Amino acid sequence: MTNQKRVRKTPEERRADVHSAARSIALESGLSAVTQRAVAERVGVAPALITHYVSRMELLVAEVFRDIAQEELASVRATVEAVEGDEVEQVLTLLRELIHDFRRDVALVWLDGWSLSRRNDELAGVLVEEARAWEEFVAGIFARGDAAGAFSAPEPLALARFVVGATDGLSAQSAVWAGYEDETARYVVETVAALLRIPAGDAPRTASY
Amino acid sequence: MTNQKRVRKTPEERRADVHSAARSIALESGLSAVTQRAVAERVGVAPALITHYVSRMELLVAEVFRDIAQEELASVRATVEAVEGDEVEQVLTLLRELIHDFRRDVALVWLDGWSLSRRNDELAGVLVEEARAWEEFVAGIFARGDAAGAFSAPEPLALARFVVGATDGLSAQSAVWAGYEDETARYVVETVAALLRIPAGDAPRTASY
DNA sequence: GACACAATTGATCGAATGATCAATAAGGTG
DNA sequence: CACCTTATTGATCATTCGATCAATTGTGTC
Repeated sequence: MTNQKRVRKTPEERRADVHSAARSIALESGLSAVTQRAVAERVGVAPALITHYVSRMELLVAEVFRDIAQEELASVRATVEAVEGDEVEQVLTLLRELIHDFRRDVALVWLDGWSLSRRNDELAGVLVEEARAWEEFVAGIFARGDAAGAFSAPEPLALARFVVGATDGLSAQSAVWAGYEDETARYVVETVAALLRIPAGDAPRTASY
Repeated sequence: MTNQKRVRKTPEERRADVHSAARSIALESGLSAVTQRAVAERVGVAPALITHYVSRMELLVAEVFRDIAQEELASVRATVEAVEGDEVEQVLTLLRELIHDFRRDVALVWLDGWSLSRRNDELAGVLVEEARAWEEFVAGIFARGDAAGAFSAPEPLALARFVVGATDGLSAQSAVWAGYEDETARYVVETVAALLRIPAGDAPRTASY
């Protein structure tokens, strides 16, 4: 990086470079590692260029968090919605995604987000938005399954908050140290199945986790 | 604080002052606010005196976290163990403590701890120790209740990890924004009661939450 | 191929952090 | 009440952070 030939890109390209670099830094080393100089170095560019495009670093951090959170939600949403018709199977797919291993880096980003949001107002706002989006997505699944009679979810939003909050805690836990992942996954499925009063006929499916 | 008369205390007293100030700063403004100058100002002393007693600030942060975590665990332990004989009631008391409102500041400290532990090895070590202590405490309650036949907990440690992880996530959630606390508390009790197969005769008690 | 626009850089500032050390003075001891 | 140990301080340094701005230079355009 010491003496690169200076290349000139369009603002759109450069902006994309900056966001991409910031995103990967956040996933690798945490949100607090998304610093002007770190991003500049990864892009291969002078530090001043970063603030030239971003105005305030706090905003970049908030946007990076939004990118990561939305990308994750979109991915889980796509996976879940690919399961059509069978609402019970949709819930099981959702739970599998929620506690899956590869959520590790994302879970750490959420952890950083919670912690940093106390000192970064924009981040705090984005965090609330994204958490709400997650809750509404999960609540929608519950509400549709309830309407279809596949299970019972009279309070879909409250239950969604419970499931999201609890699984967040569990992924954060397993992101930091390993052990008991299988038992935890089993408890999650068993718990949610009971809360949804999933009929006994579907028990074999839930028991397979 | 500009021009206090210089007072000279014994190392033990001063050390206690420093720890106490650092503890209250952590509870009020987070672990990352526990800085050399902030602690010095609260104690009413020159910044140099802090490092004179602590050697490295990272260590002070780790010790403060340990203090707070141990104090909280001791408090909950005392409350739970005050309920003698009735194991079901012990579990209900535990759950009430785990999701109680005043855990808010402590929950934020845990959040900071998780986030900071990536860059502070001592803190990471303390964090793991304290989390293990929590899990063992909860597992002990489950194991004793199982042995007494009050409920069924064949995997007390795995279940303890599940309960602690999930309630951590839920307190973190409610520490950042409000809403649905009552429903959440109800779901927690309902969930754990089902997982422990608490006999139907105790349902009225669990339903009151 | 020269020119002008603007993307990019180097230099530099101010604030906040942890850390060190010689100098100072508080207060117990004789 | 003087003295001596050592708790305490003031000054200072090295880092790291975000931010600013005049100077530079790449590149599309004419």
